[in-house]
Amino acid sequence: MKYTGGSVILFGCGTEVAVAQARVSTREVVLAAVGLFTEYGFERTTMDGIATATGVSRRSLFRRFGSKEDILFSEHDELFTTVARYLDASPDDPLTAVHSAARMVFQGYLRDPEITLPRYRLVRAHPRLRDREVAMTARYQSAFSHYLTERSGAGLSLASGVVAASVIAAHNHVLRSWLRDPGEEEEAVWARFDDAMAYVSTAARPLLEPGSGARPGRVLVALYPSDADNDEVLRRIGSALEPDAF
Amino acid sequence: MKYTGGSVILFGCGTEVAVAQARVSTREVVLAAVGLFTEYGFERTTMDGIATATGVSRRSLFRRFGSKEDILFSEHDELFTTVARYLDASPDDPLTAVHSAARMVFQGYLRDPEITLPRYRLVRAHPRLRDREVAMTARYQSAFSHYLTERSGAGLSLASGVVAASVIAAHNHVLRSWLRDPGEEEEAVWARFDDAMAYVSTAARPLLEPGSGARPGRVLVALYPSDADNDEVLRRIGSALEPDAF
DNA sequence: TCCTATCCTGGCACTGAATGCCATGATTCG
DNA sequence: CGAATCATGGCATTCAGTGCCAGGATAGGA
Repeated sequence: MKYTGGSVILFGCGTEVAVAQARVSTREVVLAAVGLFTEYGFERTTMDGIATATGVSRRSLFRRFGSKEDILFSEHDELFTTVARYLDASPDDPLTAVHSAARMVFQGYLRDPEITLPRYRLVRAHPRLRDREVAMTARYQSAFSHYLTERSGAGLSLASGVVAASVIAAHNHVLRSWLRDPGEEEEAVWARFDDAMAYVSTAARPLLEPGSGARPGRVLVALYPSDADNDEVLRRIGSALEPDAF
Repeated sequence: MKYTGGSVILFGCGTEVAVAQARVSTREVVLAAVGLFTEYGFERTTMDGIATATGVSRRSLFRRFGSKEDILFSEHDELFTTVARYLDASPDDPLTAVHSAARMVFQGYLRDPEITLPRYRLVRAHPRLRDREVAMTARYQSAFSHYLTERSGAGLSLASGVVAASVIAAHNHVLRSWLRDPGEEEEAVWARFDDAMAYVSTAARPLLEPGSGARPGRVLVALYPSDADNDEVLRRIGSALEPDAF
Protein backbone atom coordinates (compact mmCIF):
# COMPACT_ATOMS: atom_id res chain seq x y z
CA MET A 1 0.00 0.00 0.00
CA LYS A 2 1.11 3.50 -0.72
CA TYR A 3 1.05 6.57 1.48
CA THR A 4 0.69 4.74 4.75
CA GLY A 5 3.49 6.72 6.32
CA GLY A 6 3.65 10.28 7.37
CA SER A 7 2.74 11.70 10.74
CA VAL A 8 0.29 14.17 12.17
CA ILE A 9 0.32 16.05 15.40
CA LEU A 10 -2.66 15.26 17.57
CA PHE A 11 -3.51 17.58 20.40
CA GLY A 12 -4.74 15.73 23.44
CA CYS A 13 -3.99 15.60 27.14
CA GLY A 14 -1.50 18.35 26.62
CA THR A 15 0.82 16.05 24.73
CA GLU A 16 1.57 15.83 21.05
CA VAL A 17 1.48 12.32 19.63
CA ALA A 18 2.73 11.20 16.23
CA VAL A 19 0.19 8.91 14.59
CA ALA A 20 0.14 7.03 11.31
CA GLN A 21 -1.85 9.07 8.78
CA ALA A 22 -3.32 7.75 5.57
CA ARG A 23 -3.17 9.90 2.47
CA VAL A 24 -6.31 11.99 2.15
CA SER A 25 -8.42 10.05 -0.33
CA THR A 26 -9.78 11.51 -3.52
CA ARG A 27 -13.29 11.02 -2.27
CA GLU A 28 -12.64 12.92 0.95
CA VAL A 29 -11.28 15.84 -1.03
CA VAL A 30 -14.25 15.83 -3.39
CA LEU A 31 -16.75 15.73 -0.55
CA ALA A 32 -15.03 18.57 1.24
CA ALA A 33 -14.85 20.62 -1.95
CA VAL A 34 -18.51 20.00 -2.75
CA GLY A 35 -19.39 21.15 0.74
CA LEU A 36 -17.42 24.35 0.35
CA PHE A 37 -18.82 25.02 -3.13
CA THR A 38 -22.34 24.56 -1.82
CA GLU A 39 -21.81 26.74 1.20
CA TYR A 40 -19.84 29.63 -0.27
CA GLY A 41 -20.46 29.24 -4.02
CA PHE A 42 -18.08 27.88 -6.62
CA GLU A 43 -16.28 31.09 -7.52
CA ARG A 44 -15.88 32.29 -3.99
CA THR A 45 -14.30 29.02 -2.92
CA THR A 46 -10.55 29.22 -3.48
CA MET A 47 -8.10 26.40 -3.91
CA ASP A 48 -6.40 27.70 -0.79
CA GLY A 49 -9.67 27.19 1.06
CA ILE A 50 -9.97 23.61 -0.14
CA ALA A 51 -6.34 23.04 0.74
CA THR A 52 -6.74 24.16 4.33
CA ALA A 53 -10.07 22.35 4.67
CA THR A 54 -8.65 19.03 3.51
CA GLY A 55 -5.11 19.29 4.80
CA VAL A 56 -3.79 18.72 1.30
CA SER A 57 -1.50 21.41 -0.03
CA ARG A 58 -2.75 23.67 -2.76
CA ARG A 59 0.04 22.45 -5.03
CA SER A 60 -0.92 18.81 -4.55
CA LEU A 61 -4.57 19.55 -5.26
CA PHE A 62 -3.62 20.92 -8.66
CA ARG A 63 -1.34 17.97 -9.26
CA ARG A 64 -3.96 15.37 -8.36
CA PHE A 65 -7.04 16.97 -9.93
CA GLY A 66 -5.77 19.32 -12.59
CA SER A 67 -8.13 22.18 -11.87
CA LYS A 68 -10.83 23.37 -9.53
CA GLU A 69 -13.56 22.15 -11.86
CA ASP A 70 -11.91 18.77 -12.16
CA ILE A 71 -12.38 18.20 -8.45
CA LEU A 72 -16.13 18.29 -8.99
CA PHE A 73 -16.02 15.89 -11.92
CA SER A 74 -13.12 13.65 -10.95
CA GLU A 75 -15.10 10.49 -10.40
CA HIS A 76 -17.10 11.24 -13.51
CA ASP A 77 -13.80 10.77 -15.29
CA GLU A 78 -13.20 7.45 -13.57
CA LEU A 79 -16.67 6.28 -14.54
CA PHE A 80 -16.01 7.16 -18.14
CA THR A 81 -12.87 5.07 -18.34
CA THR A 82 -14.73 2.19 -16.71
CA VAL A 83 -17.56 2.42 -19.22
CA ALA A 84 -15.16 2.75 -22.13
CA ARG A 85 -13.29 -0.35 -21.02
CA TYR A 86 -16.54 -2.22 -20.66
CA LEU A 87 -17.64 -1.32 -24.16
CA ASP A 88 -14.30 -2.28 -25.59
CA ALA A 89 -14.52 -5.76 -24.11
CA SER A 90 -18.24 -6.28 -24.56
CA PRO A 91 -19.19 -9.41 -26.50
CA ASP A 92 -22.88 -8.54 -26.73
CA ASP A 93 -24.52 -7.21 -29.82
CA PRO A 94 -23.72 -3.51 -30.22
CA LEU A 95 -27.06 -2.01 -29.25
CA THR A 96 -27.38 -4.17 -26.15
CA ALA A 97 -23.86 -3.24 -25.11
CA VAL A 98 -24.60 0.45 -25.48
CA HIS A 99 -27.79 -0.05 -23.53
CA SER A 100 -25.81 -1.65 -20.71
CA ALA A 101 -23.20 1.07 -20.86
CA ALA A 102 -25.88 3.73 -20.45
CA ARG A 103 -27.15 1.73 -17.52
CA MET A 104 -23.70 1.88 -15.96
CA VAL A 105 -23.60 5.63 -16.36
CA PHE A 106 -27.02 6.01 -14.78
CA GLN A 107 -25.96 3.70 -11.99
CA GLY A 108 -22.93 5.95 -11.47
CA TYR A 109 -25.27 8.82 -10.62
CA LEU A 110 -27.69 6.87 -8.44
CA ARG A 111 -24.89 5.23 -6.51
CA ASP A 112 -23.45 8.46 -5.26
CA PRO A 113 -26.15 11.02 -4.50
CA GLU A 114 -23.89 12.61 -1.89
CA ILE A 115 -21.86 14.00 -4.76
CA THR A 116 -24.15 13.97 -7.78
CA LEU A 117 -27.03 15.84 -6.15
CA PRO A 118 -25.12 18.87 -4.87
CA ARG A 119 -23.14 18.85 -8.09
CA TYR A 120 -26.40 19.06 -10.02
CA ARG A 121 -27.40 22.14 -8.05
CA LEU A 122 -24.03 23.72 -8.71
CA VAL A 123 -24.19 22.84 -12.39
CA ARG A 124 -27.58 24.49 -12.71
CA ALA A 125 -26.32 27.68 -11.13
CA HIS A 126 -23.03 28.12 -12.97
CA PRO A 127 -22.93 28.14 -16.79
CA ARG A 128 -19.31 27.08 -16.87
CA LEU A 129 -20.00 24.02 -14.77
CA ARG A 130 -23.02 23.27 -16.91
CA ASP A 131 -20.84 23.32 -19.99
CA ARG A 132 -18.51 20.93 -18.31
CA GLU A 133 -21.31 18.54 -17.40
CA VAL A 134 -22.59 18.68 -20.96
CA ALA A 135 -19.11 17.94 -22.25
CA MET A 136 -18.94 14.88 -20.04
CA THR A 137 -22.15 13.39 -21.42
CA ALA A 138 -20.94 14.27 -24.90
CA ARG A 139 -17.91 12.12 -24.26
CA TYR A 140 -20.18 9.18 -23.54
CA GLN A 141 -22.20 9.92 -26.63
CA SER A 142 -19.07 10.07 -28.75
CA ALA A 143 -17.82 6.80 -27.29
CA PHE A 144 -21.17 5.14 -27.99
CA SER A 145 -21.22 6.48 -31.51
CA HIS A 146 -17.71 5.29 -32.32
CA TYR A 147 -18.42 1.92 -30.79
CA LEU A 148 -21.57 1.46 -32.85
CA THR A 149 -19.85 2.58 -36.04
CA GLU A 150 -17.01 0.18 -35.38
CA ARG A 151 -19.26 -2.78 -34.71
CA SER A 152 -22.00 -2.02 -37.20
CA GLY A 153 -19.90 -1.03 -40.17
CA ALA A 154 -18.50 2.27 -41.34
CA GLY A 155 -21.41 2.80 -43.71
CA LEU A 156 -23.68 3.29 -40.73
CA SER A 157 -21.87 6.18 -39.09
CA LEU A 158 -24.84 8.51 -39.46
CA ALA A 159 -27.18 5.91 -37.99
CA SER A 160 -24.68 5.24 -35.21
CA GLY A 161 -24.48 8.90 -34.35
CA VAL A 162 -28.25 9.24 -34.26
CA VAL A 163 -28.71 6.13 -32.15
CA ALA A 164 -26.01 7.19 -29.69
CA ALA A 165 -27.58 10.63 -29.42
CA SER A 166 -30.98 9.08 -28.83
CA VAL A 167 -29.70 6.78 -26.11
CA ILE A 168 -27.97 9.67 -24.35
CA ALA A 169 -31.07 11.84 -24.69
CA ALA A 170 -33.23 9.14 -23.15
CA HIS A 171 -30.69 8.61 -20.39
CA ASN A 172 -30.54 12.30 -19.62
CA HIS A 173 -34.32 12.58 -19.68
CA VAL A 174 -34.69 10.09 -16.86
CA LEU A 175 -31.58 11.32 -15.08
CA ARG A 176 -32.83 14.89 -14.91
CA SER A 177 -36.13 13.82 -13.46
CA TRP A 178 -34.31 11.88 -10.77
CA LEU A 179 -31.98 14.76 -10.02
CA ARG A 180 -34.95 17.05 -9.61
CA ASP A 181 -36.79 14.58 -7.39
CA PRO A 182 -34.30 12.14 -5.85
CA GLY A 183 -36.84 10.97 -3.31
CA GLU A 184 -38.58 8.66 -5.72
CA GLU A 185 -38.42 4.90 -5.17
CA GLU A 186 -35.24 3.55 -6.74
CA GLU A 187 -37.21 0.70 -8.30
CA ALA A 188 -39.56 3.13 -9.99
CA VAL A 189 -36.63 5.16 -11.29
CA TRP A 190 -35.06 2.09 -12.81
CA ALA A 191 -38.38 1.13 -14.35
CA ARG A 192 -38.61 4.50 -16.04
CA PHE A 193 -35.03 4.19 -17.17
CA ASP A 194 -35.68 0.82 -18.75
CA ASP A 195 -38.85 2.13 -20.36
CA ALA A 196 -36.95 4.99 -21.91
CA MET A 197 -34.20 2.70 -23.11
CA ALA A 198 -36.69 0.29 -24.62
CA TYR A 199 -38.37 3.24 -26.29
CA VAL A 200 -35.24 4.30 -28.11
CA SER A 201 -33.71 0.91 -28.75
CA THR A 202 -36.85 -0.52 -30.28
CA ALA A 203 -36.88 2.37 -32.70
CA ALA A 204 -33.11 2.27 -33.17
CA ARG A 205 -32.44 -1.40 -33.76
CA PRO A 206 -33.68 -1.46 -37.36
CA LEU A 207 -31.43 1.47 -38.16
CA LEU A 208 -28.38 -0.59 -37.31
CA GLU A 209 -29.49 -3.83 -38.95
CA PRO A 210 -26.97 -4.93 -41.57
CA GLY A 211 -28.32 -4.60 -45.05
CA SER A 212 -30.68 -1.79 -44.26
CA GLY A 213 -28.17 0.74 -45.48
CA ALA A 214 -27.48 4.14 -44.10
CA ARG A 215 -30.27 5.78 -46.03
CA PRO A 216 -33.22 3.47 -46.57
CA GLY A 217 -35.60 4.20 -49.39
CA ARG A 218 -38.63 4.18 -47.17
CA VAL A 219 -39.13 4.19 -43.46
CA LEU A 220 -42.30 3.44 -41.62
CA VAL A 221 -42.79 3.99 -37.95
CA ALA A 222 -46.00 3.01 -36.27
CA LEU A 223 -47.06 3.69 -32.72
CA TYR A 224 -50.20 2.17 -31.35
CA PRO A 225 -51.73 1.23 -28.00
CA SER A 226 -50.93 -2.14 -26.50
CA ASP A 227 -54.53 -3.27 -26.71
CA ALA A 228 -54.87 -2.49 -30.38
CA ASP A 229 -56.11 -5.26 -32.61
CA ASN A 230 -53.44 -6.60 -34.95
CA ASP A 231 -55.80 -6.50 -37.92
CA GLU A 232 -56.66 -2.92 -37.19
CA VAL A 233 -52.97 -2.08 -37.04
CA LEU A 234 -52.36 -3.81 -40.33
CA ARG A 235 -55.28 -2.01 -41.94
CA ARG A 236 -53.96 1.36 -40.88
CA ILE A 237 -50.46 0.54 -42.03
CA GLY A 238 -51.89 -0.56 -45.34
CA SER A 239 -53.59 2.78 -45.81
CA ALA A 240 -50.39 4.53 -44.76
CA LEU A 241 -48.62 2.75 -47.58
CA GLU A 242 -50.82 4.36 -50.22
CA PRO A 243 -48.71 6.55 -52.50
CA ASP A 244 -50.31 9.80 -51.42
CA ALA A 245 -49.96 9.01 -47.76
CA PHE A 246 -46.19 9.23 -47.66
CA MET B 1 -24.56 55.35 -35.45
CA LYS B 2 -22.31 54.73 -32.50
CA TYR B 3 -18.58 55.02 -32.17
CA THR B 4 -18.00 57.01 -35.30
CA GLY B 5 -15.99 59.57 -33.46
CA GLY B 6 -12.60 59.38 -31.82
CA SER B 7 -9.28 60.21 -33.33
CA VAL B 8 -6.03 58.46 -34.10
CA ILE B 9 -2.60 59.86 -34.64
CA LEU B 10 -1.25 59.07 -38.08
CA PHE B 11 2.46 59.43 -38.69
CA GLY B 12 3.15 60.81 -42.13
CA CYS B 13 5.22 63.63 -43.65
CA GLY B 14 6.48 64.39 -40.18
CA THR B 15 3.08 65.70 -39.12
CA GLU B 16 0.45 64.17 -36.91
CA VAL B 17 -3.07 64.24 -38.32
CA ALA B 18 -6.28 63.51 -36.49
CA VAL B 19 -8.55 61.26 -38.55
CA ALA B 20 -12.00 59.79 -37.92
CA GLN B 21 -11.65 56.23 -36.65
CA ALA B 22 -14.45 53.69 -36.55
CA ARG B 23 -14.68 51.42 -33.54
CA VAL B 24 -12.86 48.17 -34.17
CA SER B 25 -15.63 45.76 -35.12
CA THR B 26 -16.26 42.50 -33.36
CA ARG B 27 -15.44 40.63 -36.51
CA GLU B 28 -12.08 42.32 -36.90
CA VAL B 29 -11.17 41.38 -33.36
CA VAL B 30 -12.27 37.79 -33.87
CA LEU B 31 -10.31 37.45 -37.09
CA ALA B 32 -7.19 38.89 -35.52
CA ALA B 33 -7.54 36.64 -32.48
CA VAL B 34 -8.09 33.55 -34.65
CA GLY B 35 -4.93 34.44 -36.55
CA LEU B 36 -2.91 34.75 -33.37
CA PHE B 37 -4.35 31.56 -31.91
CA THR B 38 -3.50 29.68 -35.09
CA GLU B 39 0.00 31.08 -35.31
CA TYR B 40 1.10 30.91 -31.69
CA GLY B 41 -1.37 28.47 -30.13
CA PHE B 42 -4.34 29.30 -27.92
CA GLU B 43 -2.61 29.20 -24.55
CA ARG B 44 0.46 31.07 -25.67
CA THR B 45 -1.64 33.92 -27.07
CA THR B 46 -2.30 36.45 -24.32
CA MET B 47 -5.05 39.00 -24.06
CA ASP B 48 -2.34 41.64 -24.07
CA GLY B 49 -1.21 40.30 -27.42
CA ILE B 50 -4.72 40.50 -28.86
CA ALA B 51 -5.07 43.97 -27.41
CA THR B 52 -1.96 45.33 -29.09
CA ALA B 53 -2.77 43.48 -32.34
CA THR B 54 -6.25 44.97 -32.57
CA GLY B 55 -5.69 48.33 -30.95
CA VAL B 56 -8.44 47.59 -28.44
CA SER B 57 -7.43 47.76 -24.83
CA ARG B 58 -7.16 44.57 -22.84
CA ARG B 59 -9.84 45.83 -20.46
CA SER B 60 -12.28 46.51 -23.29
CA LEU B 61 -11.69 43.08 -24.76
CA PHE B 62 -12.80 41.50 -21.51
CA ARG B 63 -15.75 43.81 -21.35
CA ARG B 64 -16.91 43.13 -24.87
CA PHE B 65 -16.26 39.39 -25.07
CA GLY B 66 -16.20 38.18 -21.51
CA SER B 67 -13.23 35.88 -21.81
CA LYS B 68 -10.52 34.72 -24.17
CA GLU B 69 -12.56 31.71 -25.21
CA ASP B 70 -15.58 33.86 -25.86
CA ILE B 71 -13.71 35.72 -28.56
CA LEU B 72 -13.52 32.48 -30.53
CA PHE B 73 -17.21 31.71 -30.10
CA SER B 74 -18.70 35.19 -30.08
CA GLU B 75 -20.58 34.97 -33.32
CA HIS B 76 -21.67 31.48 -32.40
CA ASP B 77 -23.52 33.21 -29.62
CA GLU B 78 -25.12 35.67 -32.00
CA LEU B 79 -26.21 32.83 -34.25
CA PHE B 80 -27.81 31.09 -31.32
CA THR B 81 -29.93 34.07 -30.39
CA THR B 82 -30.96 34.44 -34.03
CA VAL B 83 -32.00 30.80 -34.23
CA ALA B 84 -33.80 30.96 -30.91
CA ARG B 85 -35.75 34.01 -32.05
CA TYR B 86 -36.60 32.29 -35.31
CA LEU B 87 -37.95 29.24 -33.51
CA ASP B 88 -39.96 31.37 -31.16
CA ALA B 89 -41.74 33.10 -34.03
CA SER B 90 -41.98 30.14 -36.37
CA PRO B 91 -45.49 29.36 -37.58
CA ASP B 92 -44.52 26.07 -39.25
CA ASP B 93 -45.23 22.72 -37.77
CA PRO B 94 -42.68 21.94 -35.04
CA LEU B 95 -40.54 19.39 -36.83
CA THR B 96 -40.26 21.51 -39.97
CA ALA B 97 -39.29 24.52 -37.89
CA VAL B 98 -36.56 22.57 -36.12
CA HIS B 99 -35.39 21.30 -39.48
CA SER B 100 -35.12 24.89 -40.71
CA ALA B 101 -33.39 25.95 -37.53
CA ALA B 102 -30.76 23.25 -37.99
CA ARG B 103 -30.36 24.52 -41.51
CA MET B 104 -29.69 28.00 -40.19
CA VAL B 105 -27.03 26.66 -37.87
CA PHE B 106 -25.37 24.75 -40.68
CA GLN B 107 -25.56 27.84 -42.83
CA GLY B 108 -23.84 29.74 -40.05
CA TYR B 109 -20.81 27.49 -40.43
CA LEU B 110 -20.73 27.43 -44.22
CA ARG B 111 -21.13 31.17 -44.48
CA ASP B 112 -18.03 31.97 -42.52
CA PRO B 113 -15.24 29.48 -43.26
CA GLU B 114 -12.67 32.15 -42.46
CA ILE B 115 -13.59 31.73 -38.83
CA THR B 116 -15.19 28.29 -38.55
CA LEU B 117 -12.41 26.36 -40.25
CA PRO B 118 -9.47 27.61 -38.15
CA ARG B 119 -11.69 27.36 -35.12
CA TYR B 120 -12.34 23.73 -35.92
CA ARG B 121 -8.59 23.06 -35.99
CA LEU B 122 -8.17 24.82 -32.67
CA VAL B 123 -11.09 22.97 -31.16
CA ARG B 124 -9.60 19.63 -32.19
CA ALA B 125 -6.28 20.48 -30.59
CA HIS B 126 -7.47 21.86 -27.25
CA PRO B 127 -9.81 19.83 -25.01
CA ARG B 128 -11.13 22.91 -23.29
CA LEU B 129 -12.14 24.51 -26.55
CA ARG B 130 -13.67 21.23 -27.65
CA ASP B 131 -15.79 21.20 -24.51
CA ARG B 132 -16.88 24.68 -25.31
CA GLU B 133 -17.86 23.77 -28.86
CA VAL B 134 -19.81 20.79 -27.57
CA ALA B 135 -21.58 23.01 -25.08
CA MET B 136 -22.62 25.32 -27.89
CA THR B 137 -24.27 22.56 -29.90
CA ALA B 138 -25.86 21.32 -26.69
CA ARG B 139 -27.51 24.70 -26.34
CA TYR B 140 -29.09 24.28 -29.75
CA GLN B 141 -30.19 20.79 -28.85
CA SER B 142 -31.72 22.01 -25.62
CA ALA B 143 -33.52 24.82 -27.44
CA PHE B 144 -34.86 22.38 -30.02
CA SER B 145 -35.99 20.00 -27.33
CA HIS B 146 -37.81 22.65 -25.34
CA TYR B 147 -39.40 24.02 -28.47
CA LEU B 148 -40.69 20.60 -29.50
CA THR B 149 -41.96 19.85 -26.03
CA GLU B 150 -43.76 23.18 -25.94
CA ARG B 151 -45.39 22.75 -29.32
CA SER B 152 -46.06 19.03 -29.21
CA GLY B 153 -47.35 18.76 -25.68
CA ALA B 154 -45.65 18.19 -22.36
CA GLY B 155 -46.36 14.48 -22.51
CA LEU B 156 -43.89 14.14 -25.33
CA SER B 157 -40.82 15.49 -23.59
CA LEU B 158 -38.93 12.23 -23.97
CA ALA B 159 -39.76 12.05 -27.65
CA SER B 160 -38.84 15.71 -28.05
CA GLY B 161 -35.48 15.15 -26.44
CA VAL B 162 -34.76 12.16 -28.62
CA VAL B 163 -35.80 13.95 -31.80
CA ALA B 164 -33.76 17.03 -30.94
CA ALA B 165 -30.74 14.87 -30.21
CA SER B 166 -31.19 13.05 -33.49
CA VAL B 167 -31.44 16.25 -35.49
CA ILE B 168 -28.30 17.62 -33.85
CA ALA B 169 -26.48 14.35 -34.41
CA ALA B 170 -27.37 14.37 -38.08
CA HIS B 171 -26.38 18.02 -38.35
CA ASN B 172 -23.03 17.36 -36.71
CA HIS B 173 -22.44 14.33 -38.86
CA VAL B 174 -22.59 16.37 -42.05
CA LEU B 175 -20.89 19.36 -40.46
CA ARG B 176 -17.86 17.35 -39.40
CA SER B 177 -17.42 15.92 -42.87
CA TRP B 178 -17.49 19.43 -44.30
CA LEU B 179 -15.04 20.74 -41.71
CA ARG B 180 -12.66 17.93 -42.57
CA ASP B 181 -13.03 18.52 -46.29
CA PRO B 182 -14.26 22.06 -46.95
CA GLY B 183 -13.29 21.82 -50.60
CA GLU B 184 -16.40 19.90 -51.56
CA GLU B 185 -19.00 21.52 -53.80
CA GLU B 186 -21.40 23.54 -51.68
CA GLU B 187 -24.34 22.08 -53.53
CA ALA B 188 -23.23 18.56 -52.73
CA VAL B 189 -22.79 19.46 -49.08
CA TRP B 190 -26.30 20.82 -48.91
CA ALA B 191 -27.62 17.70 -50.61
CA ARG B 192 -26.00 15.54 -47.97
CA PHE B 193 -27.35 17.81 -45.28
CA ASP B 194 -30.88 17.52 -46.60
CA ASP B 195 -30.51 13.77 -46.95
CA ALA B 196 -29.43 13.48 -43.34
CA MET B 197 -32.28 15.69 -42.18
CA ALA B 198 -34.80 13.71 -44.17
CA TYR B 199 -33.35 10.56 -42.68
CA VAL B 200 -34.03 11.65 -39.12
CA SER B 201 -37.21 13.58 -39.65
CA THR B 202 -38.93 10.77 -41.51
CA ALA B 203 -38.26 8.51 -38.57
CA ALA B 204 -39.00 11.22 -36.04
CA ARG B 205 -42.29 12.63 -37.28
CA PRO B 206 -44.46 9.79 -36.02
CA LEU B 207 -42.90 10.12 -32.59
CA LEU B 208 -44.28 13.62 -32.27
CA GLU B 209 -47.74 12.98 -33.68
CA PRO B 210 -50.41 14.04 -31.20
CA GLY B 211 -52.22 11.17 -29.59
CA SER B 212 -49.35 8.75 -29.78
CA GLY B 213 -48.46 9.39 -26.16
CA ALA B 214 -45.04 9.67 -24.57
CA ARG B 215 -44.63 5.97 -24.01
CA PRO B 216 -46.55 3.93 -26.52
CA GLY B 217 -47.44 0.42 -25.59
CA ARG B 218 -45.86 -0.93 -28.74
CA VAL B 219 -43.59 0.51 -31.34
CA LEU B 220 -42.91 -0.85 -34.76
CA VAL B 221 -40.27 0.44 -37.09
CA ALA B 222 -39.90 -1.00 -40.54
CA LEU B 223 -37.24 -0.23 -43.13
CA TYR B 224 -37.52 -1.58 -46.61
CA PRO B 225 -36.31 -0.79 -50.11
CA SER B 226 -38.21 1.70 -52.21
CA ASP B 227 -39.16 -0.91 -54.77
CA ALA B 228 -40.69 -3.27 -52.23
CA ASP B 229 -44.22 -4.42 -52.92
CA ASN B 230 -46.77 -3.01 -50.51
CA ASP B 231 -48.39 -6.41 -50.02
CA GLU B 232 -45.05 -7.97 -49.20
CA VAL B 233 -44.40 -5.22 -46.69
CA LEU B 234 -47.77 -5.76 -45.09
CA ARG B 235 -47.22 -9.51 -44.95
CA ARG B 236 -43.92 -9.07 -43.14
CA ILE B 237 -45.39 -6.54 -40.74
CA GLY B 238 -48.19 -8.96 -40.04
CA SER B 239 -45.74 -11.68 -39.10
CA ALA B 240 -43.79 -9.19 -36.99
CA LEU B 241 -46.97 -8.57 -35.03
CA GLU B 242 -47.18 -12.18 -33.90
CA PRO B 243 -46.87 -12.35 -30.11
CA ASP B 244 -43.56 -14.17 -30.14
CA ALA B 245 -41.98 -11.80 -32.59
CA PHE B 246 -41.95 -8.81 -30.28
C1' DT C 1 20.73 -3.27 7.26
C1' DC C 2 22.08 0.15 4.19
C1' DC C 3 22.02 2.40 -0.14
C1' DT C 4 19.66 4.07 -4.10
C1' DA C 5 16.19 5.07 -7.45
C1' DT C 6 11.63 6.55 -7.68
C1' DC C 7 7.59 8.78 -6.48
C1' DC C 8 4.63 11.92 -3.96
C1' DT C 9 4.47 15.98 -1.51
C1' DG C 10 4.55 20.90 -0.40
C1' DG C 11 6.71 25.41 -0.53
C1' DC C 12 7.94 29.34 -3.51
C1' DA C 13 7.79 32.27 -7.32
C1' DC C 14 5.76 33.56 -11.55
C1' DT C 15 2.50 34.16 -15.55
C1' DG C 16 -1.78 35.49 -17.02
C1' DA C 17 -6.95 35.48 -16.90
C1' DA C 18 -10.59 37.99 -14.96
C1' DT C 19 -12.80 41.66 -12.14
C1' DG C 20 -13.65 46.09 -9.60
C1' DC C 21 -12.88 50.92 -9.48
C1' DC C 22 -12.40 55.26 -11.54
C1' DA C 23 -11.42 59.00 -14.65
C1' DT C 24 -11.89 60.44 -19.45
C1' DG C 25 -13.88 61.15 -23.85
C1' DA C 26 -17.70 60.49 -27.06
C1' DT C 27 -22.69 60.32 -28.12
C1' DT C 28 -27.33 61.52 -27.38
C1' DC C 29 -31.08 63.94 -25.58
C1' DG C 30 -33.32 68.00 -23.82
C1' DC D 1 -25.02 74.57 -25.09
C1' DG D 2 -25.44 71.62 -20.96
C1' DA D 3 -26.45 67.26 -18.82
C1' DA D 4 -27.00 62.45 -18.75
C1' DT D 5 -25.45 58.19 -20.52
C1' DC D 6 -22.29 54.98 -22.15
C1' DA D 7 -18.09 52.83 -23.92
C1' DT D 8 -13.36 53.06 -23.19
C1' DG D 9 -8.87 52.33 -21.08
C1' DG D 10 -5.68 52.56 -17.23
C1' DC D 11 -4.64 50.64 -12.66
C1' DA D 12 -4.68 47.53 -8.88
C1' DT D 13 -6.07 43.19 -7.10
C1' DT D 14 -7.51 38.41 -6.68
C1' DC D 15 -6.82 33.92 -7.90
C1' DA D 16 -6.22 29.81 -11.10
C1' DG D 17 -2.64 27.30 -12.93
C1' DT D 18 2.43 25.99 -13.79
C1' DG D 19 7.47 25.36 -13.33
C1' DC D 20 11.09 24.50 -10.24
C1' DC D 21 13.16 22.52 -6.38
C1' DA D 22 14.00 20.30 -2.02
C1' DG D 23 12.49 16.94 1.53
C1' DG D 24 10.40 12.66 3.00
C1' DA D 25 8.47 8.09 2.11
C1' DT D 26 8.53 3.69 -0.33
C1' DA D 27 10.26 -0.19 -2.99
C1' DG D 28 13.96 -2.91 -4.66
C1' DG D 29 18.60 -4.64 -4.62
C1' DA D 30 23.24 -5.57 -2.66
